[in-house]
Amino acid sequence: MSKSAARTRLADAAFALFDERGYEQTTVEDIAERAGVGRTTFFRHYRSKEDVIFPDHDRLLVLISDRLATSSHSTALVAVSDAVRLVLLHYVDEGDLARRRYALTSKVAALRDREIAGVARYQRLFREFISEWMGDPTESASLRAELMAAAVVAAHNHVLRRWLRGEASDPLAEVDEAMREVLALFPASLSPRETGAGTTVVAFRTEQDLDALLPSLRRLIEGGPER
Amino acid sequence: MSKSAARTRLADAAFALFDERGYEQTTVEDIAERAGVGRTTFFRHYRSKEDVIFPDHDRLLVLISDRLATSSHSTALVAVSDAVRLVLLHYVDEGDLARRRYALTSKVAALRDREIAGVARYQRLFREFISEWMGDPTESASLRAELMAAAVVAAHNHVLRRWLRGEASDPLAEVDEAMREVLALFPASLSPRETGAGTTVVAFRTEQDLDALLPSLRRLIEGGPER
DNA sequence: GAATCGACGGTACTCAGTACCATCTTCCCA
DNA sequence: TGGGAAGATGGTACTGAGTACCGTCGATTC
Repeated sequence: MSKSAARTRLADAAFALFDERGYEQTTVEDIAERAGVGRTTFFRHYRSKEDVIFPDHDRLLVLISDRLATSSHSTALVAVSDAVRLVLLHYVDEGDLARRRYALTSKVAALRDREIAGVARYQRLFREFISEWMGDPTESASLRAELMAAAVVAAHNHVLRRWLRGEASDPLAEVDEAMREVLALFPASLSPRETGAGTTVVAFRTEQDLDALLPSLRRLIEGGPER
Repeated sequence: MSKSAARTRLADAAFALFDERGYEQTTVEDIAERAGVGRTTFFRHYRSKEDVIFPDHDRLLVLISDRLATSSHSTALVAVSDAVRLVLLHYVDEGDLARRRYALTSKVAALRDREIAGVARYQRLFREFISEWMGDPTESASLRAELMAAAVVAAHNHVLRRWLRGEASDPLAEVDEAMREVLALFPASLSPRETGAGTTVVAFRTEQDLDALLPSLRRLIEGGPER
């Protein structure tokens, strides 16, 4: 497994030293020394100095990817929400470790950039998934997929940062609410299959009063499926 | 100005060598040598090896910041659209240079990360501006600001990448259209000041038919300003 | 008991980025 | 006209991340 004794000792030593002296002021040799291993061993367990802070980034990516893959067309949006929950849950489970990482990324520009680059990869996954789900090669659909992916990731980050700052007592409930808000932004993204019988009122504003536009509304409804 | 002869020679040499050997296979010393200057001089003109590819990133940031600053409350959204146009226009003006940069960022992971980090800074500017513009300390408003900023930047990137790939003949028109689409996602973000007299129909779906829900609609309208 | 395999430590190297210093040019003023 | 100040330059030396390679030690296996 990925649970070597040296590996965890290295991570502990790294975070401790980063707290004491700061990230830039700590060399890889310092970390290895405190962990009681050689410098070479550090790079055997972590690809880089930054990697010791973001160890299971790749694992999260496959986690998302797997969750998205196990979904049918009709459950696509559920899968998206679920994947977001998965990621958030992972950080919440990390607990204090995630908060220490947040403290570091808030101070050190290089680490913030690294964090952002990771998030961009999540966003790419979501974008590709949503785009494929829409199944519409149109340029407009492509843009909508991009917007939706950006919104999904932004919502996740928003809630995650609130929790990291200690402002969210129930992050899971908050992320559910945030995802509802995100999905509400994209009403027309629901494919016709999801649209059952009844009345769909589109959003618009007009100078006319209700009675004046009633005929138009009726025409739209009676017009049936097309448009 | 920032137009030193050595500076442009360095940039030319860098791009040429990156094309010939690839980014990682080119050392700063190689670049300096081909430009006919010392290695030290390179670092006087560019803070890092990556900087030679993203030279006026900071300048773009102040460009956005300035454009956003010169706006009143009622013209805030215009300022946002305008700032986005400004950035896009900058890249379009770069022409071939921007496309060569795109080719590099597509191949080299480190450069892609750097690019993304820069975009994140734009997004931060927009988020703070929009948040302040909303003037609502609510958690929900904070999320909406975040979503809107993410959407704005995503729309810009979408059009920019299309242009970089040669898929957009009129990127300015496309970005205007994309921004319209983005702003259309956030109807309720319009402050009451922007909302004149007339009828506002909210979006919802129901199993009832139009006649059944007409009373509710009337009640909402006659209820007046309060909810 | 010997061979094998994997984890480890050490050495040496490349290269980005920083610090410092000496030089050279240019321009300005006495 | 000469001298000096300021700025740009080039060179040297250093730190530190990351890579390559090799020899060693220990456990497992045949």
